[in-house]
Amino acid sequence: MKRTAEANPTNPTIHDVARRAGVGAATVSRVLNGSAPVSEETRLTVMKAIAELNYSPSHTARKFSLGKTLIISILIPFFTRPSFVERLRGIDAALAESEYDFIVFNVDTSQKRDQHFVDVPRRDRSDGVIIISLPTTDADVECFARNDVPVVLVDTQHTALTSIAEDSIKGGEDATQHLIDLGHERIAYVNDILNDPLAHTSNASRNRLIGYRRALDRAGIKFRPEYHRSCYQDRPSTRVLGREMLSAPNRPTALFAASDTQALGLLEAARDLNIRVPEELSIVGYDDIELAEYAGLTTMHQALFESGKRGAELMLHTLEGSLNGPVFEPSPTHLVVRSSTCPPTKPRRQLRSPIRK
Amino acid sequence: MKRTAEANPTNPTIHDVARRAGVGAATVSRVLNGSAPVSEETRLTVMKAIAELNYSPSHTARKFSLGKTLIISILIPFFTRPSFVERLRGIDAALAESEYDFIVFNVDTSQKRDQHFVDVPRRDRSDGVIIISLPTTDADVECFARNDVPVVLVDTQHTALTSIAEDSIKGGEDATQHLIDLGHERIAYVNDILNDPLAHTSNASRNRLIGYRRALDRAGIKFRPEYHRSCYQDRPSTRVLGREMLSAPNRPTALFAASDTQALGLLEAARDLNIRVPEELSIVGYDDIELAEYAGLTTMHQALFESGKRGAELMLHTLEGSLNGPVFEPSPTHLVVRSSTCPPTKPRRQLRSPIRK
DNA sequence: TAATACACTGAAACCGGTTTCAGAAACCGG
DNA sequence: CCGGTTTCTGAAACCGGTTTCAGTGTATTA
Repeated sequence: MKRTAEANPTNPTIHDVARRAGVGAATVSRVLNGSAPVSEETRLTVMKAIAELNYSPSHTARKFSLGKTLIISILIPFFTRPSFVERLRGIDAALAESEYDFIVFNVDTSQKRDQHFVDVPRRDRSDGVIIISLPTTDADVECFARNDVPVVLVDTQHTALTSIAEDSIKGGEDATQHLIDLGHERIAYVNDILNDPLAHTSNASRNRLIGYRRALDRAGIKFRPEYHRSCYQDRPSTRVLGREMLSAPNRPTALFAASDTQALGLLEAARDLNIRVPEELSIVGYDDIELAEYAGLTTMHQALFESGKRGAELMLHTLEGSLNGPVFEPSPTHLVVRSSTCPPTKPRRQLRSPIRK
Repeated sequence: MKRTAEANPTNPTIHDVARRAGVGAATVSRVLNGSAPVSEETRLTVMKAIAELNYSPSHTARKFSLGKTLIISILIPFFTRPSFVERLRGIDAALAESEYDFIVFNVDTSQKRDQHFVDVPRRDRSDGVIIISLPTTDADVECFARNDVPVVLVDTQHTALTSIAEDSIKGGEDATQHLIDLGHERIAYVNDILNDPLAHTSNASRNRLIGYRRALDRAGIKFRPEYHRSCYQDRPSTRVLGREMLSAPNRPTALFAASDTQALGLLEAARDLNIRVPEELSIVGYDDIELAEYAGLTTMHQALFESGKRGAELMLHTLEGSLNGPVFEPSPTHLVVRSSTCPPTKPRRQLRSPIRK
């Protein structure tokens, strides 16, 4: 508790430095920030005083004086998905060299959404807000404008805001095309409930559906409504749905799921029915979650780190004024082919193996 | 860009409110903070003025005036493990009701460690620091003390600092005891390189070894040095080690790994050698990562959310002065039994199945 | 009734930087 | 050598809150 005599009870201020160097506080500030010319001689004197006092300027006072917070807020659901961490890591990489820190706000319930979407985007809280994987409404946009706080969206879109998102249509198209290229024709698409207002994924799912249909169209394969199914986005629900789909007559030879979680549910359904993957059934997922690699799932991989990094970069550009209007940047995706897809076997091989148990 | 006439170009300040209410700024402050008695009549007048101006006090100015940052810094490696998010979520839960925000700093390289361990724990940056899963040296502790910034450790320990960590000794003991209870006697323990200074896990691994030996001792089972092996903490390395161990004469009937990652490597090794799990080989992991559930791995589960939450709570107590000296709190663990463990088969069943391919 | 305690209030100081402003000194071209 | 620019500098204003301090008026107590 007790300090030694020479230790200062409080940190030195810019005035202490100024006094010791025999200059004004303004000059010390100029030396620190290079905001105005200072003679070399004075500069050295000041530097010396700074070193002797082991002075470092107060973050808080500086922020206050500048009228900035030097903070960028991140609104993101704290989901256990690797995408969360990867995007954050990208943001960290982009912001590390800047003078901005970032604060992460957890938005994993609609209650927190309501709270954070009005609390966080205030000028006195942060200089900018990056919103990740959360749908943004017109009302939100208006609120942001009213507070005059710049916003960048990552993994969502809004025409009035700078956004970075994967091209879900193209992603859905590419995934489907992969199956078509392998020779599949009976390709089903499974996604989550499309009209759930709380599901942030439903918009992407809708777009993937568009891509799916586009790929079918181009290949001259007719879209069958019974091959497009929806259920809650968890493994057990999808497993049940999968069993139903795969037990029906004329079952598909390939399944495309709007998420890896659902793809894994389908994989389990196939296992339940003793349908071999990929020989009898190809499955493509979406997201490339950690489990996907373990399960050998062919899936669509997003550039997660890059999207976070790019989002933060766009925010920095906005803050320094070099970016004017809202911009949309697509973030790249690519298919990771693993062992859950292969060409379909001939129809005559479809004889059921003797039913067990 | 252009604002409507009645909209204020700048946010109203406490003085605007004071003027409108016909009181002093100090009174407005007192109304806002309840820091001193204010007559009900005055209070209502002030509240009315606040509402009319849609005033909200500047966070930055408040922090500056209070001489606090109202920020708690978190030092944590941005690993893709679920433990990362779960702990963060616990911290978020504890801090949500407080007036503190938290800033997360990524420490996933030794370079960043060096940087953040001296940069972040400064009074002008944050009021307190929570360090997660990162070993802390005496030099670090001295640095924290010099800056007079409170620190709480989660998932690590230091006698001079308040810490929350699982009891690794007990965890290792419980995991081993589970195998002993099942009837195993030839139980091996696999961990990462114990003397790697960068590995934050090696300390825990050492403690689990102590627990492992303690359980063996109590059961009267002699410790065999060849049953304690180390290798790098990744799946491929452990897989190689596992193959070696399982090919040796008198191979163990049960393996206890210091992490799930290593346990999964061992699982793969068993698969490579056509050794059935759990019939011919029981495997216990540690951490209960997401993959563990999928792989059906019996493993030791830590209360991740709770440890983060508790850590943040202890930090709050420290900041409000109700917690004095350093405290150590163990965080609870429990074994999750899945399908990778069962009683050992009789030795005569050890006949190898015909070697394939 | 006088002395004292208490509730309530506003002016002003304060936190520690940045920036404006005006002045001094040096430098320049004609 | 002189007017005009440029370079360098310190005093002071400023950012927007909180807190101290010195009061006022009212209630309580002796």
